Amino acid sequence: MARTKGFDPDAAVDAAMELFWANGYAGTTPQQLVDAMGIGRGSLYNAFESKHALFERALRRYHEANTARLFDILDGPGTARARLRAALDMVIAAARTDERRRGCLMTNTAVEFADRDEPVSGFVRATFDRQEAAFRAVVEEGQRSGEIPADRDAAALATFFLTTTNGIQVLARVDPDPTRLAALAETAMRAL
Amino acid sequence: MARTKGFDPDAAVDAAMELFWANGYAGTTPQQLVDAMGIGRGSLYNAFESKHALFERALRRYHEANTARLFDILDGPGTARARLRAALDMVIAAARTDERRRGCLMTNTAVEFADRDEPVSGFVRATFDRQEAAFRAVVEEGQRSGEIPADRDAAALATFFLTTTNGIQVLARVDPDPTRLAALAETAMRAL
DNA sequence: CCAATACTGGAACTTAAGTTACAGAAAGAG
DNA sequence: CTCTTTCTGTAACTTAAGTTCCAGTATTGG
Repeated sequence: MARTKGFDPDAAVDAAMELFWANGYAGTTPQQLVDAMGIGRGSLYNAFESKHALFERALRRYHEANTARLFDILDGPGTARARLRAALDMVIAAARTDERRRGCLMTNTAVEFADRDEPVSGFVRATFDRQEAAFRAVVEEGQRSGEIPADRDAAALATFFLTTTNGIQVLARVDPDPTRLAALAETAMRAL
Repeated sequence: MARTKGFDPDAAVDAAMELFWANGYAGTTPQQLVDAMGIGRGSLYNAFESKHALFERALRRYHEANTARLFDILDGPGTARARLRAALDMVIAAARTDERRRGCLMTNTAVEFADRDEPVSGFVRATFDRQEAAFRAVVEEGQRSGEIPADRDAAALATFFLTTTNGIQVLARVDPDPTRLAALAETAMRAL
């Protein structure tokens, strides 16, 4: 009935995501996108509405592929403390092995867009809120099980974990060799 | 001998700084700069080499005017713990009252430039290093005075404070009303 | 007051970003 | 096979970013 696409849209979005991740939204040009995605300009705008729409898809894709890992750990098995620690370790390990210094697309987008694009920053905010909620759930679980003192402010601890992970991503972006992050998880866990 | 400038270069840099702070480097156009600085394009490029050179000046200006406040607190009077706490409180208060969601130019620049401009990211990295060193000096002072247990890893704590402040700035950029930051200082201080 | 110098606003230029248009190719329904 | 539809690459378009040019203007040392 009609010609089929000659490329895999998902793979193309992945390639776009990689570019946005490393260079930011404004720092990525249609030319770069076309080159990295291996398609023509026509296909680009035919399959995806615009650069902005593509970015939103890339952001969602990032959320599924990368941010999800945090939820997997937090909502997974193990003691509350072990999970919180594992979450920090995961973020730190990713930052330390990211030789391209991409940091985290969510964090990068939060900083780049701020209040200048409600759909985008709204999505980032929602993601942060969910992360915070996940941290909080684990903290409260730890308090019920006695792993974490009951008089701690669970909400504050959740915010604390959220800011810590975001802070790590900032450092990952400027530090060519963020070895200093190694001992950070240990330190942050003491706030519990 | 020659005509004098019809505007105050420092005030102009301040205006430019404000724009870069809120919108980022790529997100700021010569037109916006000219409008905000209240000068013509000719004067812009006559007084400052280029948009990039202007940005570097704005960044240094920011460093003097804003980042310096952190050093003032950390290198100032008071017990070690009180100074660390005051530093966090200052950053949090600034984030909470920043209704324009500018966050921190240093943090924003770290994320926007990453490894794509060595002079700029080098400056940011140097600033972060100095901040970390300042935090560390206070921590070690606290350890000598007995305020902070001697077996704590001072370097890790310094990195911890650095990432915490950067994480706060990220949140300040997306959250219209970062009330949740209020209880954060209390929590972070427990890591000591 | 004159000359020399450096400022000023605005026009003009170059390049590219982001998008659209289009002619042609290919794939499936029938 | 053919018709319809959607894909594809490329050319072309519009807008503006970033910069340069320039004719004119103001300041100051002498």
